[in-house]
Amino acid sequence: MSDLRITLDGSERVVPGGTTAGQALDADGRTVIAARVNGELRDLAGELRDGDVVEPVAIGSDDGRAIMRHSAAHVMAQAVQELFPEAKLGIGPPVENGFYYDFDVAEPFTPDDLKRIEKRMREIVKQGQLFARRPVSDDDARAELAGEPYKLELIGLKGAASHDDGADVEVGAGELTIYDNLDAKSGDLRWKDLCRGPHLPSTRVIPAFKLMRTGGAYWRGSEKNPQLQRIYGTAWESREKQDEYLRLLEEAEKRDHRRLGAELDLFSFPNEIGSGLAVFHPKGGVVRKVMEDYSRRRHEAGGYEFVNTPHITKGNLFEISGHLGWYKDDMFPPMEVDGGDYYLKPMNCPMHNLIFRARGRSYRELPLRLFEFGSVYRFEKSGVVHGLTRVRGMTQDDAHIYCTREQMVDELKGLLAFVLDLLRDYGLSEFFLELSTRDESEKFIGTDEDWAEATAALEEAAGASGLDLVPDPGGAAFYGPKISVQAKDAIGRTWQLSTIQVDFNQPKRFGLEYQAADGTRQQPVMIHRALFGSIERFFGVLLEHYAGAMPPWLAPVQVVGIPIGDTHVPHLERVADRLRERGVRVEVDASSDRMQKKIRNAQKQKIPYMLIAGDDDVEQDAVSFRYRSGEQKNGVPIGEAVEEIVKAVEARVQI
RNA sequence: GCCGGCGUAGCUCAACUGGCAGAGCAUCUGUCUUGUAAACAGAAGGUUAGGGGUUCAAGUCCCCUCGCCGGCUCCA
Repeated sequence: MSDLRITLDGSERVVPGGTTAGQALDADGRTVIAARVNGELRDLAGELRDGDVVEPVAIGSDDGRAIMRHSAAHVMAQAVQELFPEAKLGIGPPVENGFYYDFDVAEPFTPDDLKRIEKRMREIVKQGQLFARRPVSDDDARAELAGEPYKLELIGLKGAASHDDGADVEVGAGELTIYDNLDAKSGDLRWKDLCRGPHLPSTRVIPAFKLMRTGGAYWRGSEKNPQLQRIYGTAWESREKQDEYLRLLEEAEKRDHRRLGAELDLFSFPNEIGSGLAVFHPKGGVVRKVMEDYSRRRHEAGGYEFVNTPHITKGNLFEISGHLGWYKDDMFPPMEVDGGDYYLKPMNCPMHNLIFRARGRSYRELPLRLFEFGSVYRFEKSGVVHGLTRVRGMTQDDAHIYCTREQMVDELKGLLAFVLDLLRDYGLSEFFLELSTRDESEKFIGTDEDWAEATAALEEAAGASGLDLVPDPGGAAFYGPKISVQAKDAIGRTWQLSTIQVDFNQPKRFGLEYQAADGTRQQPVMIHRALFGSIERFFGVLLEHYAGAMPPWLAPVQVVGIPIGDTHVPHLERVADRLRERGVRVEVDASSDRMQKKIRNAQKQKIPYMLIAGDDDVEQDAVSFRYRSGEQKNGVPIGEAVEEIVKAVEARVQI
């Protein structure tokens, strides 16, 4: 065979014909586990061709991990089929932090099954079976996979397989390939799967994995299709990385706002009220109040006007708005009153439109910004309610801005800046934006021209923010495109918070108009905007972000006074009075508990400041600080102590 | 809505193959009173989520409803 000229590390090299990517890269197969050839990921065993540009893929890189996780999915499927021979294969792609594989089985997997599967997987990994790629014709593939109905369906989809349902990892656009798992010594076939690849050279190269959970999953992501059983696993390039990930999960569990809500006595979901409907206890109530008060102040300064609207309305309003046509499934069913249907409102916008329409409007009034903490009710399907982040009743910090088309872009820019500024005050600092647009689906109403103009305006505003913008085709609201602000929390998770939506449709449906400077009547543009998303949801996000240790300005109890003995209570009461005069939420723990116990309680309640006082402090007219960190500062004169606390509250800093 | 798991005192959890519902913390009462994460003693607390069934006997087995948890679908 003639020599090949390839490019390696940016420099040209000549290698003998038949050289594999692995040989060219001098890959060990453990740290470098695949190759990128002319930009495409390939197996190390793949032979190179003249002119190829070859780069190594390390197991710890994003691509490398995905390949390793995909291989782990194969190992799992092999284990499952060895233990459950009747199991039919769905798809098994890598996902963030791990992989899954779907199976059609008569009985769903039990936790015990999971243990057996994992054990079998460890054996397969230990055996070091080889992944061998084998191109097949469509007909041969059909014959080989006659017993795998889902794989046959994928063969039929070849080229049209979508990334959305993961099907593209099984069949690419080119020729079909089957990956054989071969015994390392004998070369005997142990298992095979239709797969685009690439894969690790050997199962032994999976350094760390763990099966996580099972669940039902619809075939190819559609609820019209049969439901398969999905097993999720995690896999990592090293034991350390996996442990790190598992620790992160533990940390996330500790931060779970549902757990913290109960532990800190903030809110609950009484069964008697119903699923997805929260009550806020006094401590949660005060946090909400602080959040709302500050938001109100900022909105006042930002040129918003405050309105109030009822929770229920005659159905006709939602006929006008289009909600009964397009949003009915998400609404609570109607109640019949006086022979007509009344609905709980799922959105505030139609009512705000009526306020706009209550009298003639002048261009001089625009932009008109109407703001309300508006309670809305949405009929979420029973399986999706989740703590405070997915509820059936919530309060939106909702505003609708009516402006001229000319004002739209500036208004959106200002709005985005306002939103980000306020979110930063609540302690979030890392953001990116998502631009949700329409797709061909039937669910969107309005003309293409309007959508294009609105989308362009949002894009321009997003660009001005300097933040990353991620496209989200098909994710728009039924009446218009939107930008959503995504925030990263303290442990790197992203949450969708604010949404800003442009809407030409509702002004049209409601016949909204204003009189322009030239005397003509014009239709305003409407911008929908919820900043926290919902107060409940934002509350939950903040709780998780802070792990319950809210910054002093938001903490339900900001200061607790802890006497060493009973005789020091009056001294602390005097300190507490001085703090209360400055608006600080302070309690003195005069219970019969030991002082150590009081510290423990305050610590568990994550109270920012403990002020401890004994004889020494009383004598010096001072207090001793203990912070949540355990750090202490003794003998602080009362005046100084009050100032330190008030200053931290006013500055809205975390301590 | 679909698949699976679960529901025992306010909270965390016990109670073997069906055989007298229990512990720690929290609560209440009393005793004790001193420096940075749990003093001691006692009391009270339950129609085992609700309803129906099988059985001599059900927290335990079966059915229905409600709720919670993990997935899927959908979404702030």
